[in-house]
Amino acid sequence: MENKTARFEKLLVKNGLKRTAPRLQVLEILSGRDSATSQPYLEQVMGKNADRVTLYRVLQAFEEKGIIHKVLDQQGTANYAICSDGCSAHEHHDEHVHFNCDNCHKIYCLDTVKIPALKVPAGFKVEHLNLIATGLCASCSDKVN
Amino acid sequence: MENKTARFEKLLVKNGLKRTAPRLQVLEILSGRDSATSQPYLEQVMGKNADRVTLYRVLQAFEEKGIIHKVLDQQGTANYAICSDGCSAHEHHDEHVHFNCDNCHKIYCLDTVKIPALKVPAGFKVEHLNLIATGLCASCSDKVN
DNA sequence: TTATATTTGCAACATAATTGCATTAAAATG
DNA sequence: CATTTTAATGCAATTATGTTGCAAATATAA
Repeated sequence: MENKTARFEKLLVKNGLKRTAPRLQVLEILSGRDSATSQPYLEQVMGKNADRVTLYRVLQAFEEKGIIHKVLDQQGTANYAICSDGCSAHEHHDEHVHFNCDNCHKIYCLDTVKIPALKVPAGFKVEHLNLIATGLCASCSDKVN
Repeated sequence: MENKTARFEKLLVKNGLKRTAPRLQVLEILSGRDSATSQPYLEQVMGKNADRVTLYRVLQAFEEKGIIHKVLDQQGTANYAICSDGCSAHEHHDEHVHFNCDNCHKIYCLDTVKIPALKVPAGFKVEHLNLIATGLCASCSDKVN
């Protein structure tokens, strides 16, 4: 925990990715937030440090390697969060619930809340589940009251 | 059930919408399908009968009135399905599971499968739930075997 | 230090979505 | 039934979003 950057560098190397500025910056930004981060927000924060195309490619590479996972919010916008340790490139365990706050629009990964098993009609074969709850997050419902 | 068009016309009037060709055509198309219909597909089927902008506006109006509901698939593309009777403009009961087939990419509204109640961390207030399952639909898993 | 392989940034392109406005069409009115 | 009012459509222009090819730059391996 002492040197965050060193940790990120190791993470990149472990996944066969070169240690480049834009990649490190994306990891910095994502790790500094308590909720998933939208692509547009990332773009804005990165500013002129990286081209828009580079950001797309960084995010895509990270997702393929299982470093981050993508959540679409209710508007269909991509949001990204750093994966917890259980994730790996091909078997990606992100089947926890995501919470999309109607007020601040943050997306929280509720890692502790798992998606309950589901009984589907005969013939259907479920591979993955994706549950997004919307409403007010803890912080926003505080403010309202 | 005898006159589908008459039924659609009544539906429009009931919601304060004028009975126009593009609107009726959208209802026709949606009602003739067993799964939710993607915006691009609708656009293609409507062809030159309606401008793309009109389609956007028709869909938006229908959604606001609770005539149809929107489901985003795993790519973030909007898909639309006619609401069951329980739906109304402001309290929209579409909290059934949607199934996105990885093979044929259809989206099924599994009206019979309800989303189980969820235990979320303290402070979070859930308003709506949105569960998308991916995998193989009944028809596609038949073909594979 | 040099060679190599990857990654980046730019430019061009493609696609998707939104807005303003003039025209057209539907329903309300007398 | 003619006319007025209101809503909806289509077009053009604009903006946003995502993709591709390629030359230049940079990180790592040799």
